[in-house]
Amino acid sequence: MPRRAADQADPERRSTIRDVATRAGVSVATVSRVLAGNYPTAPATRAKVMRAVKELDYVVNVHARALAGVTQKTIAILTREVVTPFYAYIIQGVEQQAAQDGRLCLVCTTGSDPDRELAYVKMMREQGADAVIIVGGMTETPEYRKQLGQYAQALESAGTKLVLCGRPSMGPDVPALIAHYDNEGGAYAATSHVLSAGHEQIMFLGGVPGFTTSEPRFAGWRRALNDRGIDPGPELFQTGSHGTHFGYERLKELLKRKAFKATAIVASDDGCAAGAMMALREANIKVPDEVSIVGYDDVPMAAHMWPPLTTVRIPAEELGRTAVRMALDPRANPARETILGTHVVVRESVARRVR
Amino acid sequence: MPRRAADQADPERRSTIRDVATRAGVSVATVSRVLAGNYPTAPATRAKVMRAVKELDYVVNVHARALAGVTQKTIAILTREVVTPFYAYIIQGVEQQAAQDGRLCLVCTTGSDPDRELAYVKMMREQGADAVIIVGGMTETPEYRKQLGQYAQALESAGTKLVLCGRPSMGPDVPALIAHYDNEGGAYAATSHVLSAGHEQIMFLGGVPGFTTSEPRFAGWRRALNDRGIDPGPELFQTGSHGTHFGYERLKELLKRKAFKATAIVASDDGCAAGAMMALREANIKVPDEVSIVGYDDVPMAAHMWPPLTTVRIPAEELGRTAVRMALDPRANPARETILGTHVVVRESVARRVR
DNA sequence: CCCGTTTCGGTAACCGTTTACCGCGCCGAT
DNA sequence: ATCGGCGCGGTAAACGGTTACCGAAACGGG
Repeated sequence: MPRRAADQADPERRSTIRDVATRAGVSVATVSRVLAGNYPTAPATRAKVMRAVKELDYVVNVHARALAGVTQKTIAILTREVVTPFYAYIIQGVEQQAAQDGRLCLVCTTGSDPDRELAYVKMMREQGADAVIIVGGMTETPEYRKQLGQYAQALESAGTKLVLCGRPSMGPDVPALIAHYDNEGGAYAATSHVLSAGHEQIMFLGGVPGFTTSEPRFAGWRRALNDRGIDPGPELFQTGSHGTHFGYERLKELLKRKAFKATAIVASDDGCAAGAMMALREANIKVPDEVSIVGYDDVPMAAHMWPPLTTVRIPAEELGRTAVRMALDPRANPARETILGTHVVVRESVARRVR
Repeated sequence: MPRRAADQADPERRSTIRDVATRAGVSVATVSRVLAGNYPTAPATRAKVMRAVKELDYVVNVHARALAGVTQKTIAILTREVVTPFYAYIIQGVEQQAAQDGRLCLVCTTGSDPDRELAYVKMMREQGADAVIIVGGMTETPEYRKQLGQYAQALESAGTKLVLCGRPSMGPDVPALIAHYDNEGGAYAATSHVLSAGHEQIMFLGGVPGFTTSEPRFAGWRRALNDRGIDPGPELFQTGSHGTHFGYERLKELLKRKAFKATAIVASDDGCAAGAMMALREANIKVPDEVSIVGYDDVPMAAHMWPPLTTVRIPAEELGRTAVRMALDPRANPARETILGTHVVVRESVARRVR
């Protein structure tokens, strides 16, 4: 039964550098140096050590190593959840850039609970992560701002970077790097795209007033309209929530009340656009022949809807990469705030307005 | 300038338990005990300590703590990528269960590179993670099997659990827990659903022969057919790849060659089904009136396609939760292998065959 | 008043590495 | 032959916690 044979003592114990040293007949220092490879060692010694390592199946203990000063650091990413494509892409970007820079990536979901978020921030301080990246919005109560600001300062003084990703700056009270995207510009571009197809009655559908992700989209839509001298009436500004359900229900209700007068819709998000399209289809209104529609986010689904949805692309993965680059290499990325561009990807849900 | 005032010495240094002890006028043991809260301490002492902690903004060093024996352990999840819904949901499940059990969750993407996967496994051994969960398939070269088997044994003897999630067992050579789903059963159910709508010419579209995720789906389709005494010809078995692109191209080509004879399609995945639907639409063939179609995976997109896609639901998030439960609580989950059920979610892409 | 208990706090060993510092032997240069 | 320097390896001191063990003080019962 060789399997049971473990070198006496507690068989569950990981073998340590001392075990290796004894076995190889050298000192622990030598083992450490051989393994680190940054110190001259005689080939014969090296061989002995390597053999012992193999035989004992030795692996370093990262905690001990960290204590002694060489830290394998990590990047933490705090997010509400992971399945929404926007978050998923950011996470992927973060993970990949982190890996590329030799870091491990800790992901923590916070739901929409500010307390969990705060708890994780604290935990990351204990871990000694070299960056914590908070992605997406959180409803910002004053209490939350205050706490986060406090933690942000603590992190900063501990050398841990805090990056807000896909979320605007929270002002000077919370010192953080910002990796964001041009939200307002995307809405402006989308609306302009529809405008130049000849539409004038352009509804904005979806979004929730006060939300940091919604407001800039409202603003972009409004600015594009104003730039052409159009002042949209309140009936063209339909907000309340987002997602497929909201888009469907709201449009259905408008249709039923015969209160839908627009020839085009700028939706707050692709889900909302999809919902609106379903309602239109049920009412036998052709998209894009009778009404044009553009979404926002460019989720994978957008390309597969019918008709394929024209929408605004957010460089989510790049956002994640940018966040860690800013955190890890401040000299190459000295800006405290970088805003990535958005652009409209043209598919088939917008048609020229015929009169 | 009180902010600059840091207690002499290097201002960048994290304050240690010793700093706190000095400041509070007690010993380090006392501080440790107050913080752990598992030892009787006089209220006055506790108060002094807490004040010092606050003033110095002290946080424990997890590495030191781990070295001393109290490990904050972590769960590692190794995945190809994070954005595919199947993976994203598993990750979410893992993370949430891990958090619930007080663990941190490390996610590592491996692309489809076995070497990176292996490297991460090794790294996790160094970290002393209490479980590593490998999700999804990897093309299994003998070399890879051998390596992984070796690591698996090493992990096991170190008390770290290895869980294969959403992937079948690799045999006795690689000792691992399995959290999988009934892949073959899903395909069987989907095909049966189509059969009982009166179809007999049922094509299987997509998947790659030899892949651990594809083969069971082929098998389920074939078994369902055989159970009704149907022996599908090779022209009804169209494999090669998966995803929208493949589905679209292959079906288009079949249509062009007038080689498409089926009245229903069982697709290897939802993307593939979506592609097929696009090709059908372009050929002016109505779904589901003229051909029925069912997908696999139930990605979010499936519900939003037109017509909404009937498909097989994989309990991905639950799969992730199960994986960590199995790893963390072997007494409550003694099985070395748990297979979660799949079921078909009926939407509108399958219609009764009219003759 | 004495003594056994209980309550609370300190001392110091230990966890597994890394690395500064030192010493030894050997080489080539003088 | 002597010596400076270099190549190589060992000793031991951190790193920042936890906790076994011990002792002092307080307290209550006889």
